[in-house]
Amino acid sequence: MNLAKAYEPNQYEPNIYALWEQSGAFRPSGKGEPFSVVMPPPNANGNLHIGHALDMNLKDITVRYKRMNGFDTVFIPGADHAGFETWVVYEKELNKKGQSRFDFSREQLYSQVWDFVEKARGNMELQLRALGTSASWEDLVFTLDEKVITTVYGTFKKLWDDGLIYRGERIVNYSTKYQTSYSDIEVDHKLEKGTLWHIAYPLIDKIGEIVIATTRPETLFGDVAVAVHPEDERYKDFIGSHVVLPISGREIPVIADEYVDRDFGTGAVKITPAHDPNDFEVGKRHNLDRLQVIDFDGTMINTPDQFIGLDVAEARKKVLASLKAEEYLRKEEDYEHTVGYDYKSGLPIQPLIKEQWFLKIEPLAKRALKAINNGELSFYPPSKQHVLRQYLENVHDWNLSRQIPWGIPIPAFQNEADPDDWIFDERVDEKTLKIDGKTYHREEDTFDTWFSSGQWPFIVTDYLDGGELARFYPTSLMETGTDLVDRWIARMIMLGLYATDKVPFKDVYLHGMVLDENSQKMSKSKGNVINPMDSVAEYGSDALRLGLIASRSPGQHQAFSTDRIIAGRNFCNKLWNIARFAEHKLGDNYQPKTPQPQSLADHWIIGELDNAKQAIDRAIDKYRFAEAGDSMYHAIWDGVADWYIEAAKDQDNLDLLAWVLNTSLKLAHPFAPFVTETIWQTLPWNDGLLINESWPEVINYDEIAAGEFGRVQQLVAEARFVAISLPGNEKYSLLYQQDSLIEDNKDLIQRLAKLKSIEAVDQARGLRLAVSGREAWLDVSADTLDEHKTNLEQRLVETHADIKALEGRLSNENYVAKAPEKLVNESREQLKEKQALVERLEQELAVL
RNA sequence: GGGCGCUUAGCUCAGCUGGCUAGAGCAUCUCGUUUACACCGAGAGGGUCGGGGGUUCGAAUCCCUCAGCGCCCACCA
Repeated sequence: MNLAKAYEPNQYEPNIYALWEQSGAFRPSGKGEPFSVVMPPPNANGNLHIGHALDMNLKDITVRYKRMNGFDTVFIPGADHAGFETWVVYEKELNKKGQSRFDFSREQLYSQVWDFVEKARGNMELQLRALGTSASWEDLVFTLDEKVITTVYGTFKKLWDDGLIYRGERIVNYSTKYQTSYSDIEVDHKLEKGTLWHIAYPLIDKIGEIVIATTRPETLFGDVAVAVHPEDERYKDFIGSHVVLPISGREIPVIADEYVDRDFGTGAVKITPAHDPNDFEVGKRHNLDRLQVIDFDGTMINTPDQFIGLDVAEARKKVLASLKAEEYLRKEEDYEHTVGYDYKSGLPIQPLIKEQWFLKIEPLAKRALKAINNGELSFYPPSKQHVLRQYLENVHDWNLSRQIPWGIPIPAFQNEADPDDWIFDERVDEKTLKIDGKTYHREEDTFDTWFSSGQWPFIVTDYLDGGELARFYPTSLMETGTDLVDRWIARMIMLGLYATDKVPFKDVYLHGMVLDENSQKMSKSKGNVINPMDSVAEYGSDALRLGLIASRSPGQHQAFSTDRIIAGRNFCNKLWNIARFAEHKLGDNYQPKTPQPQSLADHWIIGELDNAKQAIDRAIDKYRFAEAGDSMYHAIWDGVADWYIEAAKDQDNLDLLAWVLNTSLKLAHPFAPFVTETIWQTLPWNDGLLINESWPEVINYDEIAAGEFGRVQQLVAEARFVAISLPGNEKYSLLYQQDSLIEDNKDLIQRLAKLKSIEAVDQARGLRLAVSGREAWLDVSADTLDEHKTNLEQRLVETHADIKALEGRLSNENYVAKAPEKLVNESREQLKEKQALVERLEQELAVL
């Protein structure tokens, strides 16, 4: 088999993936301890972004590693209908055609969006394949699959029966653009410079006026009271009297409520229950009307004629103009405050009153907190546990309803004759139900996507039904972005515990965001988005994987680095060329036998690979992907390529060479699956697939022999260093006296140190390689020798300094007494070595 | 208003529960066309680990403090 000179990923990757997939390698083996990872379902109609690539890579490394380690492994893929996200995209399409959602029935819209998503869905799955994701495709779950809906309804019913579901008029975060409510976490709060307007409300039954302060003058038409603090001396006498609303002329009472902060603004506040959450609460306490003056489409209603139909911003301008004209405006001051924005459209969120379905979250949150406090989950990084705990301690009831047709319908029906009579019923395809002579109308709202996503781990494993994958629940690892701690992780824990009595996963790994090369957040509007598929096309899937995980720690945002991707590509090429060398050396007819170490290099490389394996094991165990990758990278590049391949050129231990190659491929496989499998497939002596191989077993080796090879390396390094620091580019001969290490490794040393020759001599001459500790000399002329003198002197000075430091440490009684014995002994050893070195250097200098 | 994180070589970042001359990739400089690889090899330079204080035999690592940067959460008009 002849391999091309350089690895061309695109020639092999698709075929290799198909080979894996067709072989059934991604399916759980049914043998061994279960290990499961659930894919955070990517948006079915979208493209993967670079964050997905990182996400999938980290999971896939773990999954491949566990698979090779004999676990019964499953990586369950998903696709998300992404209710709101998809809806936004789809509605844009509708708008392009001059249509709107209101032109269609729910059923029509739903089926249209379904088709829309169906078309786009394959794309996302192809991209996941290009990333090398070893997911069990047969087990893929779409978030609108029957089993998802069944489970979600089951959970909703249970919550309903437990009295945790209620319907209520609340102030909700309303997107007037998309005409749906949001949950709290879908609202972006931005601090901005605004104005606090002081407006006079004249008293009716007394002389004078009360000046209120507001940031939203346009809502004054919805005012139903002015509130002051009950103990505020300035206003005490006015409580119970009335003021007249400017412009509208309506009369409203002055009330007292502790909620008012006497020190803020004027100490008097207008109460608008329909458009402010605090006012809503005040209104409830004082039994006030709720007067809606902003409609769900964001325009003014129930105002004097000249304002009706204006949008909020225009209305504000006109109201202020009127107030000014009629001399009600007392003061304008700059004021910095937070304003809620629609995270999708960037438009302000309107707090509006709407009937919604709510979930009483407290009991669920308490249970989740208990599980966290009991240490039932481990977090990577641990600090995120604190973030989650804080969220759970302050969480508000969850608004489950969304006013978008694309989603899981809320299975509830309302009695026509009694609006407060709601029943649970799963027949959501019926518009009306007749039960016991009563007529019920279907709820038109759908569930918040996160309500179903929050149940993902036990849905996809069919845990409640005891399905085939039920043994994989609770899942082993939940790996996702730090931005999803609240909206997803928290909810999975709460709903998982509620529905299954178990935490849904044991380990939570959170990765940070992948920023652009300038450490800026990637966004479409900035135009700095990096498409992972472009990277795959240019550098290969493995290169992207290696580059993405390199030097990346959990929970930490980090810039994307093309340099690292290139380094990854180069590594793949390095592996490729190691294989080329091995195949050339072994030939097509090589038949493997049990590998036995013979040379020093053989022993040494076994030890190196063993160390690397252990380092990878330790790192993966703690999800330190970057460290694991680094250990693998250096063992193969520095150990195998730079030293062992060189040594192998002078020897013919073919069985061990084949073993080194196979072991390298295994160790690298989780980090670079495509290239390793590609190579594996070209090796005539290997059967089957690398993906199914077990994690390498290291063979026995002699540590002393391995250490001897270390000395050869030291000698080579010394000879290289000395030779390069000498004037000219001459090649020198190495002379030595009775040194079997040199004698036995002559060829290797000569080639690696670029020596003219190596000769045994009786009488030494030339430049002694003092540092290496061997009786060896470079055969240089007297002139050259002289040039080298300062170099030696410099070393002597440095070595003396080292000795001084070591002596200082060892003469410290506390150090000797308190530091671990091993450490103290090491220091003593070092001191001896350094002292010996000084002797050699001095001898050498004396000769010069 | 709370909380979290960051500040280590020119750049981007590792450095776990404190312990050898603080590492990597890229960049820079020198040398090298050795029959696996120039997507290469051999070497070199480069860091008072943000400032200050403390604990300790020993701190980049733990504690306090100051400074700068970033993020998340939060219904004060």
